[in-house]
Amino acid sequence: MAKQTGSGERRVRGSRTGRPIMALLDLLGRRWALRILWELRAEPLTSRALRTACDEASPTVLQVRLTELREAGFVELGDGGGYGLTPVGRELCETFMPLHRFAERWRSKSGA
Amino acid sequence: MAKQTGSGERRVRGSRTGRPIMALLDLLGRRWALRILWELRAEPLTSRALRTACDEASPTVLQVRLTELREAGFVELGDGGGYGLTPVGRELCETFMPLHRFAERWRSKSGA
DNA sequence: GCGTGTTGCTACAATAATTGTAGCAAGGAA
DNA sequence: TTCCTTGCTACAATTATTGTAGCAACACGC
Repeated sequence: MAKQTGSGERRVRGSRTGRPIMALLDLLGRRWALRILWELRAEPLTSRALRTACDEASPTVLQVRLTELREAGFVELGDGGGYGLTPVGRELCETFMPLHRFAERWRSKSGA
Repeated sequence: MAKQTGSGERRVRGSRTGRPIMALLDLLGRRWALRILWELRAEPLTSRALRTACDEASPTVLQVRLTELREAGFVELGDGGGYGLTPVGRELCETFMPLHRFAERWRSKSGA
């Protein structure tokens, strides 16, 4: 759940070193985490719309992931409802946005 | 397991659209997948060394992930033993390498 | 040959995460 | 009120992951 210990040190499953890159890789390495950020890249989505965008993933995981991503400061729930990226979240999203173009090239190389 | 159907279309759990970015996000969104790529970024590692680098993750998952990453064409097993990145894998690794610097900034903002 | 150590890899049971379905309370509009 | 949406939760079934132990194959020194 990406709990935080007293000093603000993140101690996440699978990364006991405390190095932020490890905590980040662990957080993003949970199911639907990357996908959620990806689907929110353009505009905020309601929980239902997000669920639809994520191939009808079960609301249980989505809710857990959203909570984690909110605790991490990447996602926020707007006043009028709907989940959106925080400035930091948008920054993160842009960081791995080049993955899109890579994925296209990847398929053309390894796929058909 | 990132099986491939006849036409080379990847059909991965959680991404039934076939869009390569979804397949990629799903593949990378499995435990230790990102971490494995990250640990192999500098040099090839033997399975044991990789296990050590990954906080003694269980060999079961590592083996499964390594198989998936090999099928995806990101990782290969060298002749003399030891897992290393393929050219495509190195390309992918460099794609999300900026995550490192982001993670540092992220901690300084949200952490302590 | 013999041991000793490595390699990649697997079996197994216990635990944790994820799925899929159903449903809740709170709010808004008719 | 009814109808519809919002965010969110309960629950059992399924799947993934963990942790420990161990395998066969290969290379070394002896």
